[in-house]
Amino acid sequence: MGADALEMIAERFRALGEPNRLRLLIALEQGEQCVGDLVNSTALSQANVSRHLGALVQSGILSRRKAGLQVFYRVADPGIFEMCDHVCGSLSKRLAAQAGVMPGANA
Amino acid sequence: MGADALEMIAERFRALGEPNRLRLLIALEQGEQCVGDLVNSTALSQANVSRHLGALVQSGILSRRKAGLQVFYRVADPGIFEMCDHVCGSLSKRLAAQAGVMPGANA
DNA sequence: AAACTGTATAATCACATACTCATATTGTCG
DNA sequence: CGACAATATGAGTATGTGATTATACAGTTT
Repeated sequence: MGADALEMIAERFRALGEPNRLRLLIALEQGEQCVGDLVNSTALSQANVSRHLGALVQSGILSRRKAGLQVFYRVADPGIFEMCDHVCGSLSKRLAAQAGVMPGANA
Repeated sequence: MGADALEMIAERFRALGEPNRLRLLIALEQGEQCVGDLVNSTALSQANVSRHLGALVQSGILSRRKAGLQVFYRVADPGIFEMCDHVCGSLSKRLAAQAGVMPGANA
């Protein structure tokens, strides 16, 4: 596998490897939102939100749409949510195993 | 969604967000290998391989087994490969779209 | 025990990244 | 045009991360 390909894959994972960016993505799962809305719902600074959104656009996860003064962001690659679910599944299995419990059993 | 949960998810993504770690994982996809083998097949320094392997164990992706002088690592969560495939799919779609081509069509 | 092999770790450096504050940019409205 | 509103960006700082080198540690062999 080529080094460039590996770097691109890693970059995509890194884009998802930040809790505040995940927060923004989850907020955008319900649909397009402008920066101000996201600032309100996440309690992050405007500058910070703008930077994270920029990073997510650059990595191809979000797309932008300007409407007057506002800029609306939307999820361009909904597949990321399947990835998040996948990770959640792995983590809960791991936590269950760590606790010495069979996942799915409750007795 | 809880802050701790988000942090755990992000941490898992971050573990995959490094090309050399992906190299190690791909090498381990074929089966258990010891550190020395991985050093040879990846051309990374021994210290570097050891650190990356340690990080992957800590994040629950790999597991360790000591056998005499050697330490064997194996993939503990094979689901990561589905995630990599998922990312590859997203990326190739994006690249195709960027090139102005419908993915799957070649004329 | 001493020499040796395989792996982990400490110290260090270079570099990336997340955040904040202030300011620039872009578009609207009076 | 001037005042204002929404977003982006530059500078600066703090923290995190990947790599290297040297060394410690664990286990083997003689």
